[in-house]
Amino acid sequence: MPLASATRGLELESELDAPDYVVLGMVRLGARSGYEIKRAVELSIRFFWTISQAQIYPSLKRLEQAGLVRGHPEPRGRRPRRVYEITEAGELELVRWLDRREPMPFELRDLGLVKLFFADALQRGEALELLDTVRARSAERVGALRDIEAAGVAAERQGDLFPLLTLRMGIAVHEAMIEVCERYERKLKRG
Amino acid sequence: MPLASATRGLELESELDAPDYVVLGMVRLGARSGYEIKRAVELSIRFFWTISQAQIYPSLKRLEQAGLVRGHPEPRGRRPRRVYEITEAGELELVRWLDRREPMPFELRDLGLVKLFFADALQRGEALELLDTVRARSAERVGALRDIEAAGVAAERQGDLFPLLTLRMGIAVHEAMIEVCERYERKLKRG
DNA sequence: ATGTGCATGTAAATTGTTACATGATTCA
DNA sequence: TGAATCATGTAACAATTTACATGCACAT
Repeated sequence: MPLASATRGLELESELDAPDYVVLGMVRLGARSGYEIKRAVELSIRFFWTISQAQIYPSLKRLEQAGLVRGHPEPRGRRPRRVYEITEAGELELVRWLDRREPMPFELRDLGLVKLFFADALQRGEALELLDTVRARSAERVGALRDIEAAGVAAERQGDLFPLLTLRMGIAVHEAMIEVCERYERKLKRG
Repeated sequence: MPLASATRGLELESELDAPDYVVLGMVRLGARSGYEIKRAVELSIRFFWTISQAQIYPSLKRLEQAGLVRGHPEPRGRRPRRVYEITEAGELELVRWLDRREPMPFELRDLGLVKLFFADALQRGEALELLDTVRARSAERVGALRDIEAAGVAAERQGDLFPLLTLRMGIAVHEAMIEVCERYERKLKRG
């Protein structure tokens, strides 16, 4: 029934949003429970995406209703618990989403840069301090990313190349920010 | 009355949040009306901060109630209109905020990087296309930022150095992303 | 026994956006 | 005179987070 499946496709598109696909992608990579999904996000994509527990459980329900993941009860004692695996349909729908040409806005929200933008209102010394805080923040981030670089290299050897790419992207972005900070620190100290 | 002013200080901190200070900062730089503030944000800090009109007008009211800006009615015909200027207290409070050591999380939300992270689920050719989309997006952004670079240079000559810094930061960030994309495009085409 | 990490889930609050209603001004 | 832009403001909606309630498993 081509009509029915076309309708179903449309329904899916309107029912699922980006956070749902993030959850689906993490289930595909082997995260079985809501908790594991949360931790996988923290360990891998938190540099450019976050998700809270309160979003994950409803999301898993939607994905299961849409037939994209399959859940099995696996209680711990008297406490209910549910683990998930991706379905064939889920794999297909994930690829469809990845292939979908849609606007992918790069949304940055950074109070540090906002403060720097307004820093002409500060004394030179205070502005330099702020600049150094922003630099230090990026340096920390680079350190944190370098700490998980080995895991990325390991994943690459297993055939998953792209997690390492996004990791390297994070490192490159913050190293670029550090360079600009240092250039301006020198410039401001000279001038 | 030291007690009263201390209490007042605390009130300010709990009443005003980051978007309010962004509005205050833009008023300091000469944006007089809600509309001008909206446009100033679009033209200058939209790379790392956005704000919607629906936030600006209530924000201006809060700032005026706190005595940080002064509003004057300047109607256009029968349509009410209000323009603002920063007060002495506003200047001080802005500097206090800029100086305040507080967590300044670098929050990036980028579906492009999320898709890249999961791109091992794609065929090589489709993944390369996605990579190129992300590269092109950054290239566009660099172009847009370069288009306003002249304004930043002009501001620098007027004594406002930091707007140009944040502009250069945006350019550097996206150039770094482009480089990583290009490196991986070569790598994937080889391998 | 007790604290820490694993784990699930919901309700309330917060935050921010979109859509809408309205009207003035300017330029073609 | 009609379209585009300037301009103000609110109400409804959507998205996301925080706080809370609950309890198992394991190591010390």
